[in-house]
Amino acid sequence: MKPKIRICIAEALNRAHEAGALPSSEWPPIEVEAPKIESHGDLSTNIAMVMAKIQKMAPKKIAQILIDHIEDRESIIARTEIAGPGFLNFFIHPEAWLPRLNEIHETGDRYGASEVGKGVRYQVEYVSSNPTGPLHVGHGRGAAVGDSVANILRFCGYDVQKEYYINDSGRQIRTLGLSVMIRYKALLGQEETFPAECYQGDYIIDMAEEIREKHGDSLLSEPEEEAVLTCARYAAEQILKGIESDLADFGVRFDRWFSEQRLYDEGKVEKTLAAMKERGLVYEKEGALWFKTTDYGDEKDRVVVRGNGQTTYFASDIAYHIDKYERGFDRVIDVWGADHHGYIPRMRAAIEASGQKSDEQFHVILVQLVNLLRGGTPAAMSTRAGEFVTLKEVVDEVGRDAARFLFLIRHYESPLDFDLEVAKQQTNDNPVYYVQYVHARISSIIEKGLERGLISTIEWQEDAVRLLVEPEEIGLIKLMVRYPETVEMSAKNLEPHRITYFLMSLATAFHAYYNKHRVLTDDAPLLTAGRLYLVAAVRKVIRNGLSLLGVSAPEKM
RNA sequence: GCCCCCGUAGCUCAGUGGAUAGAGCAAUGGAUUCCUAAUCCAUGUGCCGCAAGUUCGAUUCUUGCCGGGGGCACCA
Repeated sequence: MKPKIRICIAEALNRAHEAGALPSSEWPPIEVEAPKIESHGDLSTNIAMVMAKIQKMAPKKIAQILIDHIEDRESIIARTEIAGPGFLNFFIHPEAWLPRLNEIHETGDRYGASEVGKGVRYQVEYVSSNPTGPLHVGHGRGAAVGDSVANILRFCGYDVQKEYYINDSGRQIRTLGLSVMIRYKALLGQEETFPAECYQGDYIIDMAEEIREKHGDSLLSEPEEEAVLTCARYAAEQILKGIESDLADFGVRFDRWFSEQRLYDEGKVEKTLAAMKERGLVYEKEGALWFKTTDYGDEKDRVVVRGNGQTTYFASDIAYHIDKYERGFDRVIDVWGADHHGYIPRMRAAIEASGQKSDEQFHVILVQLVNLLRGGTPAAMSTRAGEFVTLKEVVDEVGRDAARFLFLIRHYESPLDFDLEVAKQQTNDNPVYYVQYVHARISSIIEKGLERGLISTIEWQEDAVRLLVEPEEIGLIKLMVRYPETVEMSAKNLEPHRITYFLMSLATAFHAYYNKHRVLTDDAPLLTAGRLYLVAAVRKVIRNGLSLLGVSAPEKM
């Protein structure tokens, strides 16, 4: 509908100019939007105000000239008005919305999909938690956001890869090995003090036990470093398996798991550093190798190789990101926790230095913290190592759908209160069920309609659909017509919560309709067929939106 | 001190230059012999943190200030 009006306006502009009514043939992009207030019409444009200066005319006069030159070939416009400081409002014939229903049915799962991203390769990297412990709730939010953003981009025609970067190298992994080793020794009677920097969780002890079962006490006779390495490898592998399975239970599946260790094994980190040296991007100071990130806007230079010869994580991160672009991705999205924001300038510097346009080709989504609550009071989230609520616990308690939906209910830059009690509630308070309930309700109505033999198939019937005249019915269609642009905005801004909000408002509109009007009526078969066609469309849009969020659409609840 | 995010109704938050700023929760009262009450309807609340600037027009963009959170290692 919006494009049709836009074309009408464009044509009117041309016609008016040719007729000499408008002096200038220059005009800004024509913006058409749905006003917030119903009395302002179905669609509105500010073009008259925006053009006032160029045309050297009063906005209201321009608006009138436009109205005089509009040709409504399809007869979709019921009336127009000039309002406020110069808005041009369009009121659409209610029946002009009806063909949109057909479009929704025809496109179905692809309704709202587009080709705007065609030919552009995106990589979305998210979660990427170190395999040193299980995922916690914060990772869950990052997973939901990253996964949904990737889904939405894919839906908009982008070629998208979902990737998890495994930090399976470096100091943290060694610390992990050491933690397990110490627990292992303790199991064999060699008590040692457990260092504060080691991982405290019980899962470390469990793995030490597994190693003891597997290796007996043989590790004690091995050289310390080798034994620690064995522990580290085993532990990291087990933890990673756990992470993978927790994510699978959460509905998140990656296209690729990328190992940091492999970057080292394949010499890519070394190669990157050599190239940087050659290009004079780095210098030595106090025994360490520094990358001149300040040349690219960072506030201080950063170490890539420490005095002891070890590379920093930054070094491998640079190699990793270069590798991403070498793999042919046009744009790279990293989903990070908000506490990593200080890392952005140096990463941007590295990307800029490697020849990419970091502002266009690199985007970081900083996801804010999750405040885990239980009945309004903070649920155990001690910062003490080893005490945290895991993603698995949350998913087991409230379910995957509720967790995913609620993680996507806020803008990712807004801190999120996640109340376990609310998430479990099967009431109005819980927006997940509110939306899913629409799907279940409609499924039930359709099933009943088929059972009673009121319809045999759901299909476009001109005379049936024409009976959809209630304001709530036209309102539902108008709302659904806005879904594609919601998806588009969601993709453009990388903001999944727009879908969430859309679904909630569509659900509200449907529930209200349902309570006011009956879909199935035995004595009005044609009206029943029309209404079934309408609600079936609603069901498709709900299912479509939920799938972008990674939430299921149940037939029964 | 520097950097990032936030500041909108009692609470939690939508609203990326438009008209009279919205929703949920909480509160009160109502609705179901009938397609799923996990639902709906009614009742009201605002110095959009403050102040300048840009603009025909600012909750939205810029700058400064105030308040809250987070980050500022040869840590990850």
